[in-house]
Amino acid sequence: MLITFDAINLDQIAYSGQCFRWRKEGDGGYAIPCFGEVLHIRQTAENIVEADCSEEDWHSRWAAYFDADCPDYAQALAAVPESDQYLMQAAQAGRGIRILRQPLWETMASFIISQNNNIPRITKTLERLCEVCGGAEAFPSPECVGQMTEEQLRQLGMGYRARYIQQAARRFTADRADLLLPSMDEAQAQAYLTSYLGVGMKVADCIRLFALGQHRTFPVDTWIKRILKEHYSQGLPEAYAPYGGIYQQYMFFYERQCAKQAIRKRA
DNA sequence: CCCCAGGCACAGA
DNA sequence: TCTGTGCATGGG
Repeated sequence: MLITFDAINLDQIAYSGQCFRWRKEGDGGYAIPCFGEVLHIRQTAENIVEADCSEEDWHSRWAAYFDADCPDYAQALAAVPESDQYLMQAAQAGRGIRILRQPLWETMASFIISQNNNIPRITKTLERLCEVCGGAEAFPSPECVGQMTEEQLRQLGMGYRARYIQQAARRFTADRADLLLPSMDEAQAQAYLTSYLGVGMKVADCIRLFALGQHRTFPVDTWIKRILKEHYSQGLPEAYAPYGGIYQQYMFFYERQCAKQAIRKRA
């Protein structure tokens, strides 16, 4: 079926560092494993995508995943002030990004692994975890991961994060965190998440943004730190707070895209 | 050999 | 509250 958004660009989302298991396909589309199935989806025109699922399936599962019909994006774009040329350009470059609403445990595990790590290696480590425990397509449950030994996890290339993952899996299961977290407010979720070993502010923010849909959240990583120093030495304007997560994604995408182009230029 | 990667825990001031 | 430092592992 065809779905029209006010703004969507699959390539931009795939490059935005939210999701580590999208697979690029031969037709230029993507295979997205989630909810125990695999959605095949491709861009057919600007802001239009075609997905190989029923309309019922789209509305019951995938619409929420893609944050469809959320008014925040249009409002966020409209709220960019003329005076901020950097954000204006970043938003223009990445305006097709959606903030995905991804499964909690997968997001938590992915971003624990992401710390002090690079995206290709994060992807590889998660792939191996899925092969060993989840059965290739499905992301392994916290019950399954919690039963693995630290040494087994370490052998997947997690390094010192193996202990974080194992302990997080056990506690996530014991706490029924997938039921608790969605009913928490932002401050509660932040306090709860950062009480996990291996989850600091940045990882907690990514979980809140990419799994709980808390669009005000503004995760600060090494890229964003550079951007803040370079373009916002006085701090981010207060007015940006309601759309912090969306602006953060625009900036992250834009900065990485510029870096990539700079490398290509040298070659 | 170096530095860096979507940081964090921990120690010490 | 705020520094600094070690950390597993792979890529450039």
